[in-house]
Amino acid sequence: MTRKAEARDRILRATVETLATQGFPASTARAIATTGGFAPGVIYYHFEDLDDLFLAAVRHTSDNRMARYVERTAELAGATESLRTLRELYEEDVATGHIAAVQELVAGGAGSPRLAEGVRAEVTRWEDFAESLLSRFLDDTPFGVLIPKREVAKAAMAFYLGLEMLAHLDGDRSRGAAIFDSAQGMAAMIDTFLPPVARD
Amino acid sequence: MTRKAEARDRILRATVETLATQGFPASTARAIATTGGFAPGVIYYHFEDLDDLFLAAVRHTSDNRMARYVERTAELAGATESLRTLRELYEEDVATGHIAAVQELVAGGAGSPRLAEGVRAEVTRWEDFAESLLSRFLDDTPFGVLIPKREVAKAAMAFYLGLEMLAHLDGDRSRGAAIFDSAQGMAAMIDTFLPPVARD
Amino acid sequence: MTRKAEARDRILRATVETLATQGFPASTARAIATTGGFAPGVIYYHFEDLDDLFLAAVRHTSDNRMARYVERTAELAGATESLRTLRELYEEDVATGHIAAVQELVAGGAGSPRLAEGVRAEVTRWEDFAESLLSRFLDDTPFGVLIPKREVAKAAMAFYLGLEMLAHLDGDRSRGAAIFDSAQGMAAMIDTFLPPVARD
Amino acid sequence: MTRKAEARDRILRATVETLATQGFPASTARAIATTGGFAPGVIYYHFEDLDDLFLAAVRHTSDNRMARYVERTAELAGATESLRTLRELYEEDVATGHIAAVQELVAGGAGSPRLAEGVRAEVTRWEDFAESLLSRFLDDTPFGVLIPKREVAKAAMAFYLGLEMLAHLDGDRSRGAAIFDSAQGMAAMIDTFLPPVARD
DNA sequence: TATGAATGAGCCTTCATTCAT
DNA sequence: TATGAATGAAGGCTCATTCAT
Repeated sequence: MTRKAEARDRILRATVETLATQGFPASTARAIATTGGFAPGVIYYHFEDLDDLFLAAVRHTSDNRMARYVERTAELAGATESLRTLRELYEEDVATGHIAAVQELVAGGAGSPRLAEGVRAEVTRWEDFAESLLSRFLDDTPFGVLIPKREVAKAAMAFYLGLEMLAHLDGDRSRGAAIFDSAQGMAAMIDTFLPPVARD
Repeated sequence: MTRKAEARDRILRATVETLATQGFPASTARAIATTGGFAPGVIYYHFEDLDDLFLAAVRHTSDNRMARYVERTAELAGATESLRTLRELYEEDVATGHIAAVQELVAGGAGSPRLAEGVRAEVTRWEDFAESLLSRFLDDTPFGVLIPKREVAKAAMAFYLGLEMLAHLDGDRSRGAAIFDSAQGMAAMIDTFLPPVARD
Repeated sequence: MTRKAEARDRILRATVETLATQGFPASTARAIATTGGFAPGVIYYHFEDLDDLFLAAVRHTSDNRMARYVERTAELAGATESLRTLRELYEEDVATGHIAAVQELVAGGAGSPRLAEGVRAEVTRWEDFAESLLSRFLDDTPFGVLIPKREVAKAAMAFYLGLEMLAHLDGDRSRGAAIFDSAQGMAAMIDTFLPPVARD
Repeated sequence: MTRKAEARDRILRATVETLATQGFPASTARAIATTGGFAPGVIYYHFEDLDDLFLAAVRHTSDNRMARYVERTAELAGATESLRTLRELYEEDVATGHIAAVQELVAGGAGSPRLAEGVRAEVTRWEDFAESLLSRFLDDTPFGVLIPKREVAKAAMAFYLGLEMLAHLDGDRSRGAAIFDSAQGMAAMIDTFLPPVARD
């Protein structure tokens, strides 16, 4: 990685962290610079303006997480195991500040058309991924034709971001955990009726 | 309604509208005043500060919608009919800007502890309502004991707000409609197996 | 006193009190109204604007105090007794908020030429009074010709207001008391050399 | 002096000047910026807020003047000469706007506890200095034990600030001159009875 | 006479952004 | 490439003042 790319990366990480810990409205150039330990001016050397930076930041964190999701979901068998994996991924999302940052941009970034468009693209990418995951699990079951996979993917996305938004409001992330706990019971039931087969 | 109360009401409505159409970060005192056609100063004559105004605004719109929800859900029979009613209520939520405003406050209000607390209280109120609704439908069915009603209510809340957030990002509200459409199919199935009985 | 005059008086008293307890910058129309328990609008019914009110307020409190000073200093004999009387008058000045209010107007009112002029006139009136007092005590003594009475009167005025200013800064009025204590020693000495004679 | 320090200094000088010529209530950020020929925003780049700036300004001007006072009063002989020196120092105080600025802060700064405390500290520093000066002149004379030096120092301070307050009200500084003129006569008398000796 | 709602100007402060170094 | 000083435009809020009632 060139020195320039390193610097960009440092800024990007500081941006995600600031977004996640302080929220969109408080993610000013100064705040991000403070988080990352650099001068506010540098931002403008590497990025056009704050919109541009935020755009790059969603892509950055999305890329990282997407790679991880693809890797971890490559071989999954059965609802129980899948859910365990998803839960781990979710916990990583929380720990890295990824969802928090994305949620902040979805909510707050709506003020700038350019930013909104970029965020929308990223959201769509995740919906595609979620849909493909559903396909892998449902296409060779009777549900394959019954369930509107695109809609479910979109709903999942909405739920996921809404969850984060409320978690932020609550000041803790226990909501997510509780919900995963509840889902785990269901998963066990599913596995009873739909014994896991190798899927890839 | 006294003159003072009228003025308050006018400000409250302008606040909800501004929040819904322009988002939290853009809901400045000036913007709200422009929406309502009054001088920015009036806001401070009737409310302590913007936090106070936003707080009053969530309560105001929540009160209005809650009354309507209680009224419309008083007598419901069968999943199909219930879903139709919920859909109508949802469409009113959208049309009045209610969800949009609440969602903006949930997302953006996290910056002020006082506002956050007030919004949290309102969210809890809706979760209570959703839970009571679930009770009415599930308590005398086999699901009554299987389904963790509080968790489902919370999840529904998250989903509902997340949906609005993404709808705002998309610039249209078709997401909600599509999802209700999909759900309607399920409802029909449910009514086949669990024939509607009088519930009150 | 007519009802109108009564109302004026009430406003005037509230003004002096607000000035004394909260200072010039905090003596807004609202603050004065709150102190007096009336609506801010009334002020403008009785007075042109705040300058006009402040002007009337200095005159009002000055008139009251001047009457009292004239009365109490009418018959004075000897430095010791005189000083005791002056000290009592000073303590009244403090208790009524008179000096505090005047000092605030001298200091803060300098921003408005009209107010400055009015305050200046009032200060001059007190200098005249102080000078006349000095005359009564010194004119038939050898000091009568040595001491520049006008200058001493002006110096006394400056000292008196400066004392109040610092007392306000300190948050207590002990400075004045301490200084009177010190002066009392001197007065005793003077009376030893210049036995008191009847003066009027 | 670094660039930053230069900028700070420029702001500080503009602050003292604005305070001296326009008074505390008119010393807004804009007014100070206009005086100094810079944008209002710069102030907040170098100082936390206006309180912080005013605090720094009293210290700044006090430091400058104190250094000068110490230097000029190092070697003084006799009341006449001392008075001449004090008069020159006083005239510098007037010319530099030092007393005017301090007086404005003493009077107006009472609204902010933090500012009040800082100003109080500065006033105390000058009282200490005045007291030490009195000590040097009186300790080896019979007056040394008779005169309550701390009280006199405090009284002098009050007089000095009150003088400035009235001078500002008058719009000219002739009061001070007249009083020094009068005092000069007294000084001559003192030197007749207490021939100057070398003091250090 | 008194009230209190409303206005518009102005204040302190923050922020994105630029630019000389 | 990076720094940090500076700018100008808001933003939240307060206040003197007006005016319909």
